[in-house]
Amino acid sequence: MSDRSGTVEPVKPLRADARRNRAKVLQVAYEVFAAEGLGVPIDEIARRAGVGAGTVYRHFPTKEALYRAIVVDRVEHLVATARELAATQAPGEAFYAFFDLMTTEGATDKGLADALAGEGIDLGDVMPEHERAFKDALGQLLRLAQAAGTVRPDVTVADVKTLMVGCQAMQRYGGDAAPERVLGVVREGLRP
Amino acid sequence: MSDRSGTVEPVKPLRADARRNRAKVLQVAYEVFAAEGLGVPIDEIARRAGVGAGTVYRHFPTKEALYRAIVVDRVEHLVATARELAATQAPGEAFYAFFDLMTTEGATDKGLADALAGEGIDLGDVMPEHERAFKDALGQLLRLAQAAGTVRPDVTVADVKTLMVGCQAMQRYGGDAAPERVLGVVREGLRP
DNA sequence: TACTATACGGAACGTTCGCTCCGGTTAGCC
DNA sequence: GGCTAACCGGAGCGAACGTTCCGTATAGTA
Repeated sequence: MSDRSGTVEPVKPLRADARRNRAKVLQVAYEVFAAEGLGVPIDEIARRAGVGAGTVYRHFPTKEALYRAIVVDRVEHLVATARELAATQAPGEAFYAFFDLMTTEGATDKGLADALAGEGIDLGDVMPEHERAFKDALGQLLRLAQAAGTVRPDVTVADVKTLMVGCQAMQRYGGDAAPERVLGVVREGLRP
Repeated sequence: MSDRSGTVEPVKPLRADARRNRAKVLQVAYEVFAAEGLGVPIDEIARRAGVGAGTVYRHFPTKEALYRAIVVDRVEHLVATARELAATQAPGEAFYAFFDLMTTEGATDKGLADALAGEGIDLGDVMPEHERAFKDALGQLLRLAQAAGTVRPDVTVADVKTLMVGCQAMQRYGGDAAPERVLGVVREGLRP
């Protein structure tokens, strides 16, 4: 329960080809599920990844296990990015850089999130400790920005997360709206 | 192509029990799909509506036809509400009343929209003329509000629609964020 | 190079689900 | 009340999909 992936197995190191295949499947599944929904068959994922169905099931014993692995992978990536921004950029800028990144590049993640939500799967309790890590990283960015005076002091981490989710939806289903103007409204609202 | 439901059939008037069953199925399907996703079997919808599967398929020849009918039904309801508000309330207030209604009560619709989006179904081109009717009604509210000076003049109908979609997502997946504060940010950004 | 544990591919199985079909029932009308 | 067309329920069919199994291939090692 204490290792990074949330599983307990004693981590036998994978063979080189196995590691390659696992990563390929994870990436392909992420893209396909986000773009076309969770209805895509495992056989199809396997085909596009250039492996057999058995290989997919060896790495991810169930289709839901594959969903989870994808989400965990994405969240870890986002947390790493947030930490890097916090360490690299000026406090006032790091927050908005992450905000922009989440709302633009994150539209693909939104596709996956919608697919999961549409299936009745709640992200929050699929991976509680990763949720916490994300909130911690975001909280750090937020606190720095509030201390620097670039974000109004009364908003909480939960508020910001919620706003980002909303902005992702705007980006993804925006239609012919002007993204700058729409996002501008929200960002303006966050200033003190 | 010119009748309200978007189908061409020469409108034979339904028998009383048929009309009852159709309405019941539509309502049950709306609630169930929005709450549990599109994966729920037709047999289950039929069971909860208290009819046989054959009855569902007589009214909606395909599962996708059922999706469409639900969406059309909802949009017609929203358009009617928008028109009523425009005729009833003060111009400056009608817009925000509709905005609130869409972002709070509309969370259920968001569940359905997510399910459809998660399945790769684009609402925009499922029902183009209803999309247009919605935009017209919303446009009327917006124009009145802008003329009354309660909404900044540079936002378009598409912008507002996008913002509402985002706010619905915030409501639905807000977690422990404070709804008033989060929505307040967006509404504040809409003021001149 | 030879040996073995590990991983691979894809055929096959059981289940689920969309959809059809038909014998029975009921609403609308005289 | 009796007649007919419209409608109903639910068993059953075929296809699709998640998952398993096993004979074959290959990475790692001496």
